[in-house]
Amino acid sequence: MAATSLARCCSRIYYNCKCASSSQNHQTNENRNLVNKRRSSKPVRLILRNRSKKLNDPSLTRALRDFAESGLMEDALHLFDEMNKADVFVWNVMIKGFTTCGLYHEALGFYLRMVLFTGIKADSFTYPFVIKSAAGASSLLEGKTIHATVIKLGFDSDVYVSNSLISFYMKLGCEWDAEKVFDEMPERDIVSWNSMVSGFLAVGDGLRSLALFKEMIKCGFEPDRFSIMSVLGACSRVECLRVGKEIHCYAIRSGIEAGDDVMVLTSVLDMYSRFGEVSYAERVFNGMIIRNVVAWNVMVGCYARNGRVVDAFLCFQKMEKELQPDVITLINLLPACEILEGRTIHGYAARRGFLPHVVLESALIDMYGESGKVKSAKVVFDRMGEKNLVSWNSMIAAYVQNGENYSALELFRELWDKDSSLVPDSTTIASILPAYAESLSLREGRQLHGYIVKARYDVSNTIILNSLVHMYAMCGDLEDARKRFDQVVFKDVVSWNSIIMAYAVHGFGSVSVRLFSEMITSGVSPNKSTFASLLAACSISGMIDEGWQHFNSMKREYGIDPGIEHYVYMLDLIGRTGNLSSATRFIEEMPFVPTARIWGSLLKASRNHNDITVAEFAAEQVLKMEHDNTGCYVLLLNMYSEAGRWDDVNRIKLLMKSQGVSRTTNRSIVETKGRAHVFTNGDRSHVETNKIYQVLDIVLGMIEEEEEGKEEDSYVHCVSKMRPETLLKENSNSYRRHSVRLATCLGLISTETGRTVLVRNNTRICRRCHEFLEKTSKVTRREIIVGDSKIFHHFSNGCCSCGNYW
DNA sequence: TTAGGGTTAG
Repeated sequence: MAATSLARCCSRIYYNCKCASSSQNHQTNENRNLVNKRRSSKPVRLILRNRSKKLNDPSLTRALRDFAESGLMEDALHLFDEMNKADVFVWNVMIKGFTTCGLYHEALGFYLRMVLFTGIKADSFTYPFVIKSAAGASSLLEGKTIHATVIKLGFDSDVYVSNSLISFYMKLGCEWDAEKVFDEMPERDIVSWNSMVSGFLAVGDGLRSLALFKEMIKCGFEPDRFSIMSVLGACSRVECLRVGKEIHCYAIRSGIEAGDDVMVLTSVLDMYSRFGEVSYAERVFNGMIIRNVVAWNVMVGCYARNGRVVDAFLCFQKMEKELQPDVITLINLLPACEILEGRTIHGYAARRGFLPHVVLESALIDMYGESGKVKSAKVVFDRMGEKNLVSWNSMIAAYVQNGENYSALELFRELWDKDSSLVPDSTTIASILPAYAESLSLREGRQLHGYIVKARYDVSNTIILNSLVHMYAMCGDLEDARKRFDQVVFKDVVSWNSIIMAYAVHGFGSVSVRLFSEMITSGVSPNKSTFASLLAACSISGMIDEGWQHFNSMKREYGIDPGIEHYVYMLDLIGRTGNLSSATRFIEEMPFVPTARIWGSLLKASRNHNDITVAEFAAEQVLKMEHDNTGCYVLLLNMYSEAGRWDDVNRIKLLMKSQGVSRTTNRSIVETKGRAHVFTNGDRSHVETNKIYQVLDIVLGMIEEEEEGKEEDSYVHCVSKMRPETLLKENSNSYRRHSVRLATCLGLISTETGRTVLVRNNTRICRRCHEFLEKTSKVTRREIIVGDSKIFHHFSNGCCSCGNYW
């Protein structure tokens, strides 16, 4: 009796503690209210009045079980207090009741009080509930302590207990511990296998989930509805539609997929939705006899995630006629929203009382971020009462997406320094790494990589490694990018896309194409981004035949419709051939309205082939869409200037002035001995200016010597063909002091002989500097890598990887 | 009379 009173007392303390700490836990609040409402119910008083005088009245136990099973834990507690002698069965009923209600701390409290104060021994029925509560409370320490007790008492051979432990470890992200439990089980049942299949999926390892499923079948286990639900998720994760369809067929043949099994059907629906198979999804949804809010949510989400905005909203309206949408409906609808619809959803959520809600608010931040409304995203972020790691990640990503790298880095540092339980995770790292890639600083990128290793992030994590591949490649270090790629154990489509793009922007298109073949051989299916990377590779490296071959295979072999981004790369490719009329026809015949990027591509081609007429036409189209496109004005200026059309030069200058457009200041950065040195054209602010200019003169002298004796100097030839006005302009020799040359010279004298010099430039390199860099690489016998605003040029022994087309 | 695995969300 004393023990039961103590338990009740402790339970109250737990309630109070929970009340104080659970303001952020909606679910727990609901349960607390449920308990409080039933504090002194009539049925309890009636049962107590009619109870027998026997010690263990079975009717009381039955009533207790009924209350617990109905979630009426306050009534259950009343009865529990009045019972003469609670045995392990009664305690288990109470622990189960708390666990089912999500009152995990109360369940753990009851267990502790039972074993510590009553002398009653927990049995094999107790532990599955207790372990589930430890998982629910996300308490790894308590769970591990319980695991130790389980081993001590010999319950680890119990299949129910072990299965609970697998789920516990998987839920807390400890897949190695779960695997150890699984491996050491003397016997396994279908639940053990299902727990592993769903567990690996929960920790994000779809490949292992799928592998376990296959192994399960090999071991002679027939998949049940739980297996099907888990493995379909794994198929989506590893992007394996073929296996997903096979499993769907199996589910139909075996009768698992029945028209009234809403959960299995929803899993199937969800799988098709994630693969973009909207018509399959519609067929499944229309065949459902029962549709609950989850099924509707998945269908709304299916339209939203697949760009069927109108259908998503129509589905939402139909849903409203049958049942009440919930907060998840809105979360699913948001990705389909442009800013106007997004704001409407935001208002709807506020009116319906769905806010504050941490997931919905984070989805709103995503929506505002993707719509380019960073300020609105920040307003939502700042007003959030509760912020979790995902909220921070969303805000950081919103900054990065909109090029506000400085703010992203600030926020990231704030999160890093924050004195809280929030620790940046792999998504944070993956979100912030592009900011480092964009900041052009290999040094800072390396520092973050150092942090990642030092802070003991899982260095085999695919998401982190993929981001590192991207960061190193974009910061100019292709070698390190490749090392990170080789480290990825489970290479997903993003891993392959990242490395294909890495080699593409560095001008090694043939390597990209080879990697694409390896990707296909490894069984990873390409997606739209893969082809964007692949076509970029063919375009940058001038691989015309391969480009066409891959472009044509997209739909035919892989069922992927080319998007506007693929047309852009193809246009670049056609542009290289110099056949501008063919390029223009390609634009006219493509199934999209041409964008500024498309016209920009034609403009670049016309510049490279000196066709001012086409250039003027293309520039006009660009400026109709983007009147402040600096690159477009500058390109025209240079073309007119080179042709000596000074009236046109002045006209463009006036136009730029009237539009408030000014030329981007040319900046080049070289990093030496842990410091970044920034140069502008003609810069004389560096402490070693004199030395830099002396080196520049020496290099120019070496180039001239190298050129002597040649029948015809290409540069002299080029100058001799210029008009007198152009020649006058060139004689000023201002290009000789362009920032990229100054940065390169500092790089040459600050790095060891034989080491590569890496320079980053914020604009396109001019022709003369390109020629200078080619020759410098020859006379100094050094590899020089220069990243401009689009690609990396690898200068070596007088040649550039771009093949003189950029 | 009590047990384990299950569908949608950033």
